[in-house]
Amino acid sequence: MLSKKTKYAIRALIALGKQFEGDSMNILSISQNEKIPKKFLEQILLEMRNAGFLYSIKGAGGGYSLLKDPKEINLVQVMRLTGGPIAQLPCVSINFYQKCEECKDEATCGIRATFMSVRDATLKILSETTIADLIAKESTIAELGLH
Amino acid sequence: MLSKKTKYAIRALIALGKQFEGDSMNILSISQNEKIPKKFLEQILLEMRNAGFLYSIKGAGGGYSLLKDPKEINLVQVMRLTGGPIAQLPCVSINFYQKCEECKDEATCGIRATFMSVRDATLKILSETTIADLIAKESTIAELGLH
DNA sequence: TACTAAGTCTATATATTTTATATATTTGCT
DNA sequence: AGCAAATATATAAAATATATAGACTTAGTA
Repeated sequence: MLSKKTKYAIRALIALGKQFEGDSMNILSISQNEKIPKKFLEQILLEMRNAGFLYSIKGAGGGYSLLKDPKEINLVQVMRLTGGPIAQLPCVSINFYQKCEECKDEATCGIRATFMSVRDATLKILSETTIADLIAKESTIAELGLH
Repeated sequence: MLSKKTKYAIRALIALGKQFEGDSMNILSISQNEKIPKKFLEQILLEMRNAGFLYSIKGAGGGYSLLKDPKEINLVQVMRLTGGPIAQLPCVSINFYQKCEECKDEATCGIRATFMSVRDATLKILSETTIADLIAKESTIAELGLH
């Protein structure tokens, strides 16, 4: 399940991406525009700043801006940063691997093999989707957006 | 994330599937073989029974057996039964749909579109994988099981 | 220089969900 | 009758996710 934290992070990146190379935005306005609890958003932005995605200026007139080009930020990066594993099963996770306690043999575990495929398919889609893509999608006409 | 409940359910179905059309198995032996807490397993088996997957006999010598052919049970069915949504985002779930509170326009929401693709890819894999497949995989030689 | 707007940092509280247990009851074999 | 086993419902414990609090730092500006 995509956590609210990750969803908020993506929305904030979209908001900041629309201003890429323009003015910075402060937390309050992002929080109001995107309906994200301000204090929660603070934490999220801070994490993304510390991870090198954002740049911030303190003091009056300060705020956040995107450091990276929205085209260069994909959803795998965001999810790993805020949400932890992408895999649905710890024994299949690349960055958060954990052995199943009950597992008799990973090599012949069909559950594992299946969820490896799921992971790979998910990873493919998320790594191919960038913040720039999401911004572009938002500015399409609703009617054309249907499929 | 695949819950332990769902993982236990799948493991129990594999155990019962190996005995399909043979003897029934009691909760205690499944619980011990698969290292599943007995009381938790009771609940899970009961749900699957009530959903028509299993048949049970009470009293001494009783136990559970599979009603459906393992070939006819796929992982989408099991997940829906025990774990709820397959989608990673409520607004994308087929059976557990919920609108995002902050969403301005579903039609142009890129997050939604992306996780719809993820859902579809996941659904495809899980619907194509049956309990029979998992049983077959378990009886392969470990060396051959690698890819 | 004092005031204020804004980000930083760490801790804590609240809510929700997941996982596990407990207890009492029913059923049926021997 | 006595025991083995499933049924049903309630409750507890643990883990995780979400949200809030408060004290601190930084910088613009009157």
